[in-house]
Amino acid sequence: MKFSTTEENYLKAVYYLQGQHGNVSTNALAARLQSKPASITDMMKKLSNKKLLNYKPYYGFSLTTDGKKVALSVIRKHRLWEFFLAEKLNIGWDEVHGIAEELEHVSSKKLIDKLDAFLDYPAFDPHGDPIPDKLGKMQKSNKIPLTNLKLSTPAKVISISNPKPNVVEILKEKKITVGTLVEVKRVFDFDHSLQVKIAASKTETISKQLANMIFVSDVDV
Amino acid sequence: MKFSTTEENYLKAVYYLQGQHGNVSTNALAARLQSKPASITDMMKKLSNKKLLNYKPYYGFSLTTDGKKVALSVIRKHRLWEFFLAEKLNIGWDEVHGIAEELEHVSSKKLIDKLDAFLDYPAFDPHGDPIPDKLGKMQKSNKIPLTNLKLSTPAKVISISNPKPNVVEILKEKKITVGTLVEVKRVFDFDHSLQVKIAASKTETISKQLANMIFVSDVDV
DNA sequence: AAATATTTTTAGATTTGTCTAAATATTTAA
DNA sequence: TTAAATATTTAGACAAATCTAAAAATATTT
Ligand SMILES: [Mn+2]
Ligand SMILES: [Mn+2]
Ligand SMILES: [Mn+2]
Ligand SMILES: [Mn+2]
Repeated sequence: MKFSTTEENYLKAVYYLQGQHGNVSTNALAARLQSKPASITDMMKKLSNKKLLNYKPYYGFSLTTDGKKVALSVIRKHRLWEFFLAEKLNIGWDEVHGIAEELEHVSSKKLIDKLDAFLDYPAFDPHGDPIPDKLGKMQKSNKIPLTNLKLSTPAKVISISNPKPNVVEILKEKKITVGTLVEVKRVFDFDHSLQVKIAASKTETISKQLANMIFVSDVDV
Repeated sequence: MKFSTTEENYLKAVYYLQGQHGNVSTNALAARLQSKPASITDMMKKLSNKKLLNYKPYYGFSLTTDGKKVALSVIRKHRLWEFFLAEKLNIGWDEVHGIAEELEHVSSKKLIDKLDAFLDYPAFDPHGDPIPDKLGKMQKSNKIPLTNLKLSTPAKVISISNPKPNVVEILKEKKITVGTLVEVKRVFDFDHSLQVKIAASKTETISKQLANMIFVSDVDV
């Protein structure tokens, strides 16, 4: 079966929102896909007819087994391409996502399996998210937001969620990028801001808001 | 400027048909794009409004300088991807075209320039067609159909035009593939069939029809 | 130079994906 | 347990790309 770019994007969005909850609402999807509730309802009916999701009007939706399979195959493509872009083409971690958003819709099954082999079957994408294999199986991610890191425990920055230009700007100023070693020294009770030692050198204060977008993993992993 | 997949495909088709003639007709384009004349007229008006082609109703169309630039950028993307697929992913010469047909519409300029560098700026795609550089410049192709090869002159097969399954079948039977050395020994006057020595071993008879689809270049090149 | 054949364009529909505004259902609060 | 607020769906419209059938223009024959 082949699906349109739009269908694939909707299924992927349902998959991500399902993660936390289990049942996804019209408004949540509209917000995520930057579209309007009416558009969501239309597409949900269509995907429901194709047996890709369970849909009970007014009570939200969830992926069927088939729908989940499609979502995972799109995520597989997305993350493999991100790995390729970062690893082979040396494109920055803050740029690969947007390009992969287009590449993920190229449909050739052979292409993606050959790419997987060429990259030597990577398990994680450049943001530390696990790459599903041919069968949709993937390892558990070990990344946590900086806000959850234990005090005085060195960790490595592995991704920045949703890196908009203004976020990139402040991180550049504080010399934090993917790969940087960090260690949380103290958390202030007043505003939950963090005192963070950066790359074994200077210490910076980081707002709770910003720390929530910085993801790290244990150094030894 | 960004263009839709459809617009890019139309511009590319005009570019190719323009090669021989210079002015392209509605019917010729419809045939090439496997669509209907009415659809062509609609799109021609649109592209003409965008100043990508010169269009005088009833008298055909040709690309403007801007239109040619777009067409060449799509061809550049197409051929670079074909090179990548064949060279890095080991996908067969008869399969790369279809996949590149999708990849060529991925829009990132940075992606394509990084890919170009990663591939070390190849000058020809796996079918022997020249790859335009950043500026649209490309070398001249030196491939000729087997029907034009001088007698008793060794040459290398560099591409098969339009490799449909039934063509691939007969070539497989005769053990001709991209890279094979061939030498035309004799051309029969009656039906213009060719006696061809294949890979310095056995000799086969090849119809004019088939020989027209096999492209070769001098061995020394 | 008509008459005929061919090519191209226009008119009107269709499909996919989207939207706004209005109607309806559900949830929350009084 | 009604009333108000919120969420969702429906109705109707629109843009992009396509098609069929009919009309109009151009090209080819007699
Ligand atoms: Mn991504
Ligand atoms: Mn996408
Ligand atoms: Mn090709
Ligand atoms: Mn194409």
